[in-house]
Amino acid sequence: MSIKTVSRVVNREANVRPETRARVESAIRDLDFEPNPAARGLAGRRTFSIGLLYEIPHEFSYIQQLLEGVFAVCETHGYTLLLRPVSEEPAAADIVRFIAQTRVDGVVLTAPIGDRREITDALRTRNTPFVQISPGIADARWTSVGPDDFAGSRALTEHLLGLGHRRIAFIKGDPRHGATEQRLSGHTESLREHAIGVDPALIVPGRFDFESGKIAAQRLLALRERPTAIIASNDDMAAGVIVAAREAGIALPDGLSVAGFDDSPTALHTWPPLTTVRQPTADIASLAAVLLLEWIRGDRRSHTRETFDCRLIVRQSTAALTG
Amino acid sequence: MSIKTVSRVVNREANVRPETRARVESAIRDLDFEPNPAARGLAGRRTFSIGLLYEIPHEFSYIQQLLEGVFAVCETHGYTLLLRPVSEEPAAADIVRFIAQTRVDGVVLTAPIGDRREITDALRTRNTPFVQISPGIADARWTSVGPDDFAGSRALTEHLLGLGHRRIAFIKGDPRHGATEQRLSGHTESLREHAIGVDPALIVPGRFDFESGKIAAQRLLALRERPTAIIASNDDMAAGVIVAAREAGIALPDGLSVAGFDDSPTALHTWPPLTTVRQPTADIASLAAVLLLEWIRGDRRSHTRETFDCRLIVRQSTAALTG
DNA sequence: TATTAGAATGACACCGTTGTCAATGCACGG
DNA sequence: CCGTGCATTGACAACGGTGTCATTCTAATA
Repeated sequence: MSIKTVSRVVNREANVRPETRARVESAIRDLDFEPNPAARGLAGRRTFSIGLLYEIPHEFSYIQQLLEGVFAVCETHGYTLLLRPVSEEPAAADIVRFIAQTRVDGVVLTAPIGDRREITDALRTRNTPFVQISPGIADARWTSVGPDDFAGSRALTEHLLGLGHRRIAFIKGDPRHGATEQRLSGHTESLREHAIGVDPALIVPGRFDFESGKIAAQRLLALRERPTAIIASNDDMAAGVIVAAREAGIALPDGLSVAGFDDSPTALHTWPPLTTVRQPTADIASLAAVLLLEWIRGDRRSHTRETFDCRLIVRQSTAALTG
Repeated sequence: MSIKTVSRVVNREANVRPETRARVESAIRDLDFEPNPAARGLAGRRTFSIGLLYEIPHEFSYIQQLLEGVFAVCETHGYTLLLRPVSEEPAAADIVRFIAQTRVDGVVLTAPIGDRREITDALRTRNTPFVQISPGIADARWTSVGPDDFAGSRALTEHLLGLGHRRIAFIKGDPRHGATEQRLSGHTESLREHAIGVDPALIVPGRFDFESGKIAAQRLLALRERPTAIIASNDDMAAGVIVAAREAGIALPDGLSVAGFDDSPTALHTWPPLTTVRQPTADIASLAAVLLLEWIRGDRRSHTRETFDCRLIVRQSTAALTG
């Protein structure tokens, strides 16, 4: 029984007699044998590990779900996951260095990292497999997976219009995220379909965090003609809107409807609980990981852009327009 | 210039002439040389990586902060961090397998994993370095780092007593966490110091999550003699208390004072924002990582139990008792 | 100046796998 | 029964560093 045969069994290679395979497997179990990843990596020029890059600060419940999805796939395929928080707007060189140091076989780029041309160029030059999560504009030269932000956002606006709202404000997200523009377009498109003019004063910037949502809401609530509903581009900002409304003494949801996006835990922790749009983050991450591994193993030779549907979740933070 | 000399420079070994060192370093820079971790690991029988084990589900903002602290230390010391979510009450064998598979040089055990005797025994048997974060009872046979939950909790109760509250309810955390008992003792100790009897009806179980806090609060608010203040053992549960109070139509904070623990982001996202106790989670994690690395490198031969002070953060969710 | 301890460097085996290629086994057709 | 071709297995050299020990320098000491 040569070492090489054990290697074949461990790597599920073909051309091993079933009986031999069984014998090796039972020996592996008896001896609690675990192949040494360092030796495998050294000899095979791969590490069986992938990296998950994300910008800090970031709504962490989102990262947690991504982690969950990617981790599950890694586990079933025997890969190790390296989490890599990077600073905001990391230099391409930082990312290249991370890959050079850890020798990961590939990386998952979370938004907005994968939207930076210099970064995708650097990875492509180095020939490092990667997939992009929630891309701005999908590029056919690499694989990306994301939610249908446009449709999700449109459904949300549709919901508010159905409740009778006409002055609907919109708080945008971090402009560096592709989702930001898509969510905005979904909103304006819906308004357009209903022949409602887009009032520029009702579209204000945000950065996806609680504080920016609160500030944006304060600004909106100070308008002479106040909106009757506010859509925030994510739940954290919506929580900020709620606090701003409370501070202004506005009753919710009767005095103001508020909606978020993502269906993060926050959505249930506010009062009233948030109407929001759920994106299947863990599923998105799992598929991204699967596609990345296929690419790494050479089982796949063409790129794709996968999109997941979102789902409107109606809770008590939105109500029919009164008066 | 032999390979071995480069190795010495990379590993900062002694007995290399400064001039030689400089020459090697400049060559390393010129060539963008990055030592191959697999080869280093194979030859040196170590991986320069550590694992961070945590139970899922878990308040993620807490893990995020731990991650931040451990990661920073890893980065400055050239170590890689492997995140390892494990199921609730993982078997010791699962953890041993993780270590056997990844060959991490050591692990950080977050509460309540490190309180399980079978797990610490398994690690000690295998001779795997580890540190425990937020231990229940500190054991001198290994290193642990945590906040002073007892004092923090006492300060919180002190604060409420100072506001005139006498019927103060307490929602306990997950019984498997050491912090749970310590926070409770801090509370009862404070009551005792003020010669206030501990009403068993005012001490109810929880599990550290939003939902359990909400349920506990519903139970407390249904009491004939309702508490005037509720302390939740963490912020997520406090957020649940707030929602339960709102559903019951109770005005906050005048009708009920609410306090949390941890000063997580949630504490600022509720309305009113939560009075809470801040524990320096990232600092705790950093120190844990530092101590672990010292142990791994053999720079340390005795164990220690390090405790960090907590700080009372007073916000608007607690108010003087009226009427 | 010769001696010598310790500093600085290098030679070489080895870490535990995988890739390559050769050797062997086996089933089947002629 | 032998030759042929594929399935199966093994031998052996990498992979890129580190540990060990031998060798060469260097400078202080006698």
